[in-house]
Amino acid sequence: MIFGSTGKPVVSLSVGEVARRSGVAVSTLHFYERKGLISGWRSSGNQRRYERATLRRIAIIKVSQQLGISLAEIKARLAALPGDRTPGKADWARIAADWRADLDRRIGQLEKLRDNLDGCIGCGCLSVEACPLRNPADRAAAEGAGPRYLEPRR
Amino acid sequence: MIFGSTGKPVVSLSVGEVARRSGVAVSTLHFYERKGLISGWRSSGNQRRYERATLRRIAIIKVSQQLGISLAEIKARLAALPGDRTPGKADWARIAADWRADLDRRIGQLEKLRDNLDGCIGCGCLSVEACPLRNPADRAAAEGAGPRYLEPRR
DNA sequence: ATGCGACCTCAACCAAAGTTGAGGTCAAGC
DNA sequence: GCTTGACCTCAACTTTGGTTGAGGTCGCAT
Repeated sequence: MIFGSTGKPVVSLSVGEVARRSGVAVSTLHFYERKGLISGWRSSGNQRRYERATLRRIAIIKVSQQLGISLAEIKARLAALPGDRTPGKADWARIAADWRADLDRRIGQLEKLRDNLDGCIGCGCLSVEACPLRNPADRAAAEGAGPRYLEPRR
Repeated sequence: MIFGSTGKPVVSLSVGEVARRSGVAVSTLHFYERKGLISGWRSSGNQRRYERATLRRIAIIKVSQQLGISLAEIKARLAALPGDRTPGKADWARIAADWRADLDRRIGQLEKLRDNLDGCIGCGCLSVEACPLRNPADRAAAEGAGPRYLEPRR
């Protein structure tokens, strides 16, 4: 499968190769393909063939999952990538910016949590009324709507 | 339900009150109770009654979930708390230390990821071979077992 | 004493993210 | 030309963390 400079597939990877190289199970690749997260073409014998760029996509998927992003959301973001060619600098920068923002947000959340926690350890946190890690809705119930201490669910 | 200084229940909260004050649904409280994450007693008419300490437990559960800890794991950690009385300073310190470690670990992971990402943005990440965000298994396949860049799954 | 909202149980359902298995095909080495 | 391992499809199953609904009770205010 080598077509040269027309820009079409030069390397092709079988599903097993992709699985081995990406560290995900073959069944997972089938699943991702069904979900439209990755795509490829078929060999004459109906076997899956992928471009090398697919490895990158999978890496992106895995990292995104680590950030707690759902596959649906990841799919939406990947839509910005070419898919048919290896993502270029611009494609990459676009998606990386989103990622970076998620990372920063998430790290910020956790740091805030940590600071609160440290405060709590110091104070012994015996007072349900005063604890900054306390459930948001409780004060809200007692004092009306106000700032949330912890978001409901990420 | 006020028994005074024997140390037994002084305040009692209905499931609805707990729900309102903790911000979780009643169905979720039933669920948590079934799972053994929280407990209480029953009124003469078979209605759930909870201590105030339960609010604290729920806050802990919610915060732990934000860290990506499963309910099973949370349950195990909560086993260290009294349950029958409001957790004291020592109980609290014990569990907070675990939490803090998780937080640090998780923040560290994300920061490492961010640094790698920044490196990638700089380099344009056009080289599949060189990208530090690359899938771990691929190099492993090419070069034998080595350090992992990204853990398989948290 | 009656009505209303809050509560009860139990079973079924949901979504996400896969995994497992049955039954069948492909291709590469001997 | 046959065996073996990798591949195919499709359906069913799994786990986690709940939600929804049916059918029935509690308890408080009027």
